[in-house]
Amino acid sequence: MENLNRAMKKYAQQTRILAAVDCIVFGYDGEELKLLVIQRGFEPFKGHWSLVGGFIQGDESAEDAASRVLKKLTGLDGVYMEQLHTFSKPDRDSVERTVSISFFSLIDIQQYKQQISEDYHAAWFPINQFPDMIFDHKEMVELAKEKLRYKAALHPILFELLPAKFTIPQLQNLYECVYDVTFDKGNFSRKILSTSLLVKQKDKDKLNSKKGAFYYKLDVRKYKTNLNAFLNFVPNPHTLKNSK
Amino acid sequence: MENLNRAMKKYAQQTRILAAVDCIVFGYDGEELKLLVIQRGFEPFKGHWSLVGGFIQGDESAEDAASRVLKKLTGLDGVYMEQLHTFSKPDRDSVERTVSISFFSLIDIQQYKQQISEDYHAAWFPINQFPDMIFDHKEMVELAKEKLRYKAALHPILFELLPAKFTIPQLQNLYECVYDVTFDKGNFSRKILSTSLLVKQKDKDKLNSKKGAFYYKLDVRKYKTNLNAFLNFVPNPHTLKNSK
DNA sequence: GCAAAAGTGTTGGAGCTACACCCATGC
DNA sequence: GCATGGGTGTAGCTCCAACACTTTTGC
Repeated sequence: MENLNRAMKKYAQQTRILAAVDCIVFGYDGEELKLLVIQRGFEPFKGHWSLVGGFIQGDESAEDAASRVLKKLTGLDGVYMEQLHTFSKPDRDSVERTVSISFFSLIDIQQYKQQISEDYHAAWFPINQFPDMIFDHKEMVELAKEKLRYKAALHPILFELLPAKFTIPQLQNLYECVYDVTFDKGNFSRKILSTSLLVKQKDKDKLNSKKGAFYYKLDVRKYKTNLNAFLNFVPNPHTLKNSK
Repeated sequence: MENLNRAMKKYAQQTRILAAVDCIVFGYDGEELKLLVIQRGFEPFKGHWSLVGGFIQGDESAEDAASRVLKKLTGLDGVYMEQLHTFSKPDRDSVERTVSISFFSLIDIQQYKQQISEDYHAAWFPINQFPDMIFDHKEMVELAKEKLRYKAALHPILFELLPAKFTIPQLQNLYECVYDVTFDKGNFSRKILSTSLLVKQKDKDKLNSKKGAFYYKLDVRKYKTNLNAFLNFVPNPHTLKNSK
């Protein structure tokens, strides 16, 4: 009992701190890779740009909180989301000591843009030209960009940025945006199709070319079981001739 | 001012929670991969097995806290450490709501074992036969094992588990432990040496064979700049004949 | 000398880059 | 019919798994 009391005192002495979540939301509109940021509508730092975030409530995990915050902003359930890193420097939040658990998400801008609430003053910025943001949010974005490139080189996650039906040239353009390189179209197509993750559709996209490119859909079953399979989409840069 | 007050009230309403760190410490003794666990010497859960952990103090980041805790236990500075994942389910800690930021570390057991404080009742367990632990520590270990395999397949981090001078066959045995496979010695040696990360020494290790194997040391400069270079030590399992 | 482990040589095949070429279509 | 982008064919190269072989030593 004596011991238990001492232990409880030790617990009691610890500082409790605020726990937040911040989401780095990447989107693709068929043209370029973008980042979703909001303009804070409340004090402190009203009017400043910020990542989508919020505090963890008593009955939810960080993952729950991130989903809740993202749903509130975009109206979306089931968005691709992954824990990125926890930021915990004592002075990272100038209002009060706060630990932030960051997440990154991937969404198709076309599909969802009308649902994004106006109240949040949300805006999409090109991934290389986003505004200054509060606290360490810029650092979060840079880390998320790195992680996205790293992960997408090994796992087929970029499909999350595309509509359900897409063409190989569209997919190629997305990869080229993410890695800022150009690929040989023939080799790219073969490499992607060799994964057997795509199912060819009967119809073609005729908007982007005269000949038209066949649509493909993800084989969702295979996709889910292969998320952890190594791929090798991005060769070592020094073996490439056609880097941008 | 009105707005600012409202904002401050919003901050004030949030729950502050305990923030802990837990370290998954992997070690290698030349024979097999092991996990460092401690037996709690205090209530609550006195006598139960647990990962090395502690609470984040007011003036330190999670990284600082993990280093501090690790140093207190092992006497070591500068141990390889990397943030793993943040565990935050509301009920994960049965004493009080606590968020835990987990880290994984790699150390050479031979080099450091005498320094590990007896007070903590620390013990090394084979990586596949560790005892039941409190809270979600088992889940943490499983995730760390996965991450170790994943990361070591692409980056030269396993050197952190070896002494400064080691032989290629020793390194091979380590890789075979981590991945539970066997490699062809000739191919393994060529692959490792092709990275140019190793510097051949003049002396040999004669304990493990009659002929003796040359010692090598890490080229520390190259190692540091190449940590992020992709390697490819572990081929796709289905292309291998000699899986265990 | 011979057993045992370190280390080298070599071969065949898989996969991939680069590039030439063919295809389908709108204008 | 010709420009445009989608898609196929293929030569040559690099890499690498497999395994035969040589080297070095202790007993």
